[in-house]
Amino acid sequence: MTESIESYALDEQVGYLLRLANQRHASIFQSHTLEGLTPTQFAALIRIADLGKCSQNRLGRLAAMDVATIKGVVDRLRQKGFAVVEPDPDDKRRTLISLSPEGEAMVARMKDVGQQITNETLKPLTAAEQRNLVRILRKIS
Amino acid sequence: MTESIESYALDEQVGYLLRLANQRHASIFQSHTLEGLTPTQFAALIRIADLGKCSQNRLGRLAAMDVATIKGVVDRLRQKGFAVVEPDPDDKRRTLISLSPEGEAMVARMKDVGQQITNETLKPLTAAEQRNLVRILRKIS
DNA sequence: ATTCAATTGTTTGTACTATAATAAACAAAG
DNA sequence: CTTTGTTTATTATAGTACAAACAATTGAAT
Repeated sequence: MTESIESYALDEQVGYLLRLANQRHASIFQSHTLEGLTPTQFAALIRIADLGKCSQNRLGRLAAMDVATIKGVVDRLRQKGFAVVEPDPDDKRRTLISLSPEGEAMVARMKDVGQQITNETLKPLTAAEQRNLVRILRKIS
Repeated sequence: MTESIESYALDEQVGYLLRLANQRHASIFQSHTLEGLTPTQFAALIRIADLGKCSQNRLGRLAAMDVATIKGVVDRLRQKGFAVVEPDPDDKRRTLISLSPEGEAMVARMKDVGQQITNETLKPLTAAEQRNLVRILRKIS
């Protein structure tokens, strides 16, 4: 035993496993999603629906995306016709984001799909494990 | 009750929580890592150390990265001087990847750091929850 | 042995997410 | 009013990933 750690079991490290779990979820998401919406775009869309019109930065904070990421996400949502952008008349720094009618419709359709995606992702687990996973993930997020 | 789903709790969806958990882990990783190694690069490095010399594709499969990703990762490991690349004399399609002496040294140093990173990521959890999380993640990965 | 189809390995183009650095607008003292 | 600090948004750059294209190998049927 000369080394401080003989073996490092990559397959049991939480970081590695989180990456794998994310990969699997992303793949399931992609197979169900509408119009190529990504998990991140979907999250942003849901937040805009909940918040109503709000600034880009505020949206990013509440959707857990940094300023550069939320900008790209909003750009793509705008390109797809789901989000509308306008300058804030009261604050020239701000860009106000809101949903277009197509965006509203998309949110309504995607909520069902989102539930399916969650169910399929959790399918290998028992009901107790599903609740446990969500509870534990909330503790480390 | 006119809509099929009144509210969709984004903050309880496993996909969203997995993204947050990953963000937190990545941030912890970055604050401890040596020479800017990313979690993905570290995973690849560990796999090369375990496997010894092997083809790029095989490495990618065993590190859970698709062909394009593993190529980029290997390129960066090579740039940093941790990995060595050579053509396979027996199969002209293949590129053989192995660790440089610097790569070996890095793996040895990073195994300790990796353990610290895992510990810090799991810190908000009880010991039972930590075991549970790893067990459940392995089931959905 | 030879040919041709299927498989395997790698690379390139494109898209998405993220960090760091910068610039512009605002707010709150002094 | 001006200085100082904060908030907002953008740009440059890096990393990860999917899809398509291309190259080399294998194997099965002549």
